[in-house]
Amino acid sequence: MAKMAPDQIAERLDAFETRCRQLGLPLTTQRHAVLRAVLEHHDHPTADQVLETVRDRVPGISRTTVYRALDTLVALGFVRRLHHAGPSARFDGQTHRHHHLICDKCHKVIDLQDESLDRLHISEVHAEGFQIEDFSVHFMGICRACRRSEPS
Amino acid sequence: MAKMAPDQIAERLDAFETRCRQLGLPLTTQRHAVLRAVLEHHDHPTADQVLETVRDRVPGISRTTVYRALDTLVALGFVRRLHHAGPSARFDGQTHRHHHLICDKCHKVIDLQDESLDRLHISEVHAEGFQIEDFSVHFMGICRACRRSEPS
DNA sequence: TGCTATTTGCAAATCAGTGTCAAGAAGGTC
DNA sequence: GACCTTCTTGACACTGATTTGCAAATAGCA
Repeated sequence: MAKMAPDQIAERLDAFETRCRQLGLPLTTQRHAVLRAVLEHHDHPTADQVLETVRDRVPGISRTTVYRALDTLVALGFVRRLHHAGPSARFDGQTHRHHHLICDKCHKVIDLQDESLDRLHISEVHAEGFQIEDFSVHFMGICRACRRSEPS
Repeated sequence: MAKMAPDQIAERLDAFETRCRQLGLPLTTQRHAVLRAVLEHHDHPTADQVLETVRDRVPGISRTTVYRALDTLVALGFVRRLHHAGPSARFDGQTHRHHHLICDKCHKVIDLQDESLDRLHISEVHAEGFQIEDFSVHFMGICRACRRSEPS
């Protein structure tokens, strides 16, 4: 998963500032720092991982604020919220598409990049009033580790 | 989204009883009622929604038991667990291949039958030791109801 | 600088799910 | 049916993740 380039991060932060002014939304140090933290992560951080990263720049920031900032960023479309198998939500500053391998035994979720899967014909899907933004393919099966340990 | 027909529900419950006897797994009232509740739901209930439904038939059943019964049913393949559809896991009694529309706002899950999606070339997927049994395509977006109420 | 609406930080509450353990069925055996 | 063993249940406490209520602080603006 490629890390975002510094100039691309700066560009996104600028876009965010512009959008805030457009909406009359106060552009706080905290919100700015939270977006930056998410963009600088190359993986999909949980809210707590974001908090940890943000604290390098804004030491006193509270967990609550990070949660609220993430909510705002998701609502504005600058960050995507991902639900994986674990108990905590994950956040993603890149909007690249990815798929999942889900183990039926241990419930582990493995991310999968596959270009051939990305070319799905969404338009053909009969979606009755549902406005489709994106999709992801979930593969169910048994992971390598579980296959080894339990060759049932 | 089609509700499961009564005779189909009965058939699945029978299959479950048979499987329990095969495995020497005690067939308890609670487990039976939990499976029934999931099958009778036309949507994709959370564990707590299942609990609520089950209580109509088994008033004293505890939350813990419902969670455990769902675990068992998932392990036996009678129920499918859906992550990625919001903060809480959702359960699905349909076991044939189908796809999902997931609302980003209200986290509702709508079943989708689409033959064209079923013809995905699994073999092309680079699955590193993962043995793929089945797949399902998840479409994320905004459902009709949420679009009406919040035309942002 | 001063005003106002919004946001922040803290603490407490809530939510989803898990762990513990004594009491209670299920499924056999006589 | 009585009995026994094993697995399950229910009550409760507990964890980690997220939300809420409210007073104090701050951004945006005149």
